[in-house]
Amino acid sequence: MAELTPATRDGSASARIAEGLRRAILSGEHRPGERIVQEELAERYGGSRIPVREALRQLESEGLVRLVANTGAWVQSLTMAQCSEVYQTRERLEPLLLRHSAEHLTDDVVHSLDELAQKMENSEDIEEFLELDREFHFATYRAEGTYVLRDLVTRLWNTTQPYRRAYTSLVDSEHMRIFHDDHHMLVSALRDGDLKLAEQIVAIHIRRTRVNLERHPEIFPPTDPNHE
Amino acid sequence: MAELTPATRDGSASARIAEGLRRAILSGEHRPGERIVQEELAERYGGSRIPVREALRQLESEGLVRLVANTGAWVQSLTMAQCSEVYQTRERLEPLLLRHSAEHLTDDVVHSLDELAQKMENSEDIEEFLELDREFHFATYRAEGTYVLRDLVTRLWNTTQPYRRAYTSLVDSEHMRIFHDDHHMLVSALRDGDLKLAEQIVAIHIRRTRVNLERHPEIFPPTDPNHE
DNA sequence: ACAGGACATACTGGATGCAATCAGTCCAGT
DNA sequence: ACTGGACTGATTGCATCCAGTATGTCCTGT
Repeated sequence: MAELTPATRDGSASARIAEGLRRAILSGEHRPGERIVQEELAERYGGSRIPVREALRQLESEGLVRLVANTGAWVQSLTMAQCSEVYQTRERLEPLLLRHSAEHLTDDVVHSLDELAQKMENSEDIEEFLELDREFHFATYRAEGTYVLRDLVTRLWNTTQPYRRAYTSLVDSEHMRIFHDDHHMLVSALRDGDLKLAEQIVAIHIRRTRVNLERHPEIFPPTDPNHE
Repeated sequence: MAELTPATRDGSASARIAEGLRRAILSGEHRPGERIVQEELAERYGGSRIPVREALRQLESEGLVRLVANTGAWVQSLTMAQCSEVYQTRERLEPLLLRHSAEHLTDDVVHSLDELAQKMENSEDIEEFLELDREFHFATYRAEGTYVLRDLVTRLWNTTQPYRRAYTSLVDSEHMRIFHDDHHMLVSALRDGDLKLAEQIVAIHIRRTRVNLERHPEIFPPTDPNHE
């Protein structure tokens, strides 16, 4: 799995736990709404509850975990409205990120994008598909310079990952065809150096997914679990 | 500046400390690059270092604090490039947020916006000006529904606050005139219900500030303090 | 005088233990 | 049978203590 975390220059226990738990949530091992018990995490990662608590604070701030004082922690779950909001945000940000990044893309990278897009078409396994999709898009975002925006986009991907997973498992082949076409078109645009077009394709790609997600309210929690 | 509420039901110690430290950083009491010592915070807020550490983790995730393992914490400082990146992000997001919010704006709010814009013109104190500016824009963002996007925008404002402060202290009257005009135009557009125009004004307003910021490299740290 | 290394100090990271709080259960009263 | 309240088990929140690491200083050798 690609790097899910923004530059962890911190090899301490709390960082390790944060990374492990993040990975566990993103991989679907923990599902939205699931209770997280500090002691269990402490034991699992071989430490005390102190670093666990720090990790939970961090993941809360990243939007992956929901903390309630004196009560406990849960894997964050989004309503459809919230998920849609994140997608609308991505729709605005990722074209910007792509523009910054695309200038630095080498032919090698574009070639590997092609391969990734192809590999994705042949993928049958959902987890593999999700991973390849992520790898594909973030390969286009390998911007030089600062990383503020990429970190931000990474977080947005992370918070919506469970719903992407749920959605992926029930799209039909027709929508999947369009999905793959988007990818191939994006690679073409990047190969041609047509930045404007590439931006538009990403935006449409994200919007398309959002609209499709909104057609499947059944994958979201019935009521708003985040009162307040 | 209120809500130093007693008993603090809602505020566990770590939450209270996080809020206090955030406020202190945003108010300029702590400046970018300044060292933060856990023990001092613990004493200041009357607790042990444990909740302080949790608060620091949280603020790190919010981008206000920089943590280095086994070494310490510093108030986050941005390079000009990073700051510019945040502004470019805002330029894309705030029009979106405004669009969501504007539908719910009442005449009362629009009227108070007018007053705020006026009050800002008469403001001589920088701190007051900054506060009014923030109040003005977030009044336009008082969206109903979910809060994902507004939280995000709030964080972006927060991380760039020190540079807005530094910049404000050295703009000339001509730029200030344009700045205020933007605000009045925005109020007009909102009053007329011209959402498209309002979005454009916000985008231009943010871009204008960014460009002006980029003309003042002296307010940024000389070298990149975040060597990854 | 200067470079390199050992020491001292200060601070952070983490473990244990205790108090506080919450949720679920059982029992009494109506 | 049903509502309300106290109790209990589980879990979180925090303080204290100890270990580990980084930084600054001083000393030694050349």
